[in-house]
Amino acid sequence: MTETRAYHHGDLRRALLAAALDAIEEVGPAALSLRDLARRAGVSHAAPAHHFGDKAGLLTALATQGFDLLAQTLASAGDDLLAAGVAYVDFAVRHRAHFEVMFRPELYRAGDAELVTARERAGAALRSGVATLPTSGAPVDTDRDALAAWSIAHGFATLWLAGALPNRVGGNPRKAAQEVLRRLTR
Amino acid sequence: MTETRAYHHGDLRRALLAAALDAIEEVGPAALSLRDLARRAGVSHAAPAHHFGDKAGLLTALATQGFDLLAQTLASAGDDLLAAGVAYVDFAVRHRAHFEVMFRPELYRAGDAELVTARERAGAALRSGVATLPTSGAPVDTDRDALAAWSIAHGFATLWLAGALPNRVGGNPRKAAQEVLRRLTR
DNA sequence: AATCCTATCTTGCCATTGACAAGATGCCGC
DNA sequence: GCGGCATCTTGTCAATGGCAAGATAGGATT
Repeated sequence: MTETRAYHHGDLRRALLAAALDAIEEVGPAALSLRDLARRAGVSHAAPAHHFGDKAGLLTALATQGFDLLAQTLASAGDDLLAAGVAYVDFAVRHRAHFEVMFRPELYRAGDAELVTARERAGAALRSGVATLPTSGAPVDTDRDALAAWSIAHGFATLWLAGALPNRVGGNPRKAAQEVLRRLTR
Repeated sequence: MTETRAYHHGDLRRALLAAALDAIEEVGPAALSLRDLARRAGVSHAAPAHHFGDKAGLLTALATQGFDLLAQTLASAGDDLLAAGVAYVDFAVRHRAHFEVMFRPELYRAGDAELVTARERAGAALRSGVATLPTSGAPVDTDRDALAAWSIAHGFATLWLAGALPNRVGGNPRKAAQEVLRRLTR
């Protein structure tokens, strides 16, 4: 939203990030071209460098944005583990570009301060979603349980995005994810 | 093994694939440079093109090799689901370069004939490992169970490779994977 | 109002890369 | 010995990332 019409002097930074999301959905994060972004935004080929330094800088900004969005998404999904898992998969599918960058740290500056805090925020949201696991009998190892939940949601999302899943899984990721995630929670 | 010393006229193809594995472990599959591979192999910058056509061709060969290796690995892991899961994660860690390419189909020709058969072979090995799920009571949906098992193993492997796991998980992927995968099988 | 100042953006440049074309080299069968 | 073919080299071009130097403009200071 707020598609402000001013690049030439205005919010170029925002426009470039938006263009990057489009481009990544089309060709993937690796094939991203700064010059292509500049063309999409209608500015010169060196304009992006001023806002992000280099390509890694731009992807760092994108990853930070992504972790913030994920934290927000998980928080509003509530405390139910199954719902949180579905929200995680849904996030990956709906914000594919963000998600693909976030988990490819070799493409950005993983030590960047803002990024680190955003990632920790997302991590906290993730753990709080798992804290409500049904403690059915056996001694619980929350860390391992959290990791298992994260793994199954992340794995399903990744396989979905990679197009690795058989056609039979169908076109509704939320439904399919729910059926899969249920295997863990029961 | 069989580090034959003949490139200039010899098994350049094999040497290039080996060099590619090294390079990918160093800089990731996206930053792979054909010219760098040529330098590593001691040949001219255009030599790789003859064997693989282009970069996608080389990565297709690598992915095919990877799926074959995975099929072989899963087959020799036996019929136990937990063992198969651990073998899957172990494969990802030990053959990181192969694994990273295999699940990034935008980098290679996913429709290539040899690749398709290799991938199907790996898929079959995967499913046969899941077929021995403990049918404890409830009506079993094998497809969904298989998908859940694949998801949790794949997710753990992916998170491990991305360096996303907390330090506490430790340096032994097999052990950590086993503890996580157990959450699903019990 | 004139001036400086700084953020923003442009132009120009260079090394690297992927891909292609054309030519050289050497092996193998006849 | 000779032709043919696979293999490899040299040369070239467009695209890209990144750097340097310069242009432009809006705001603050005086």
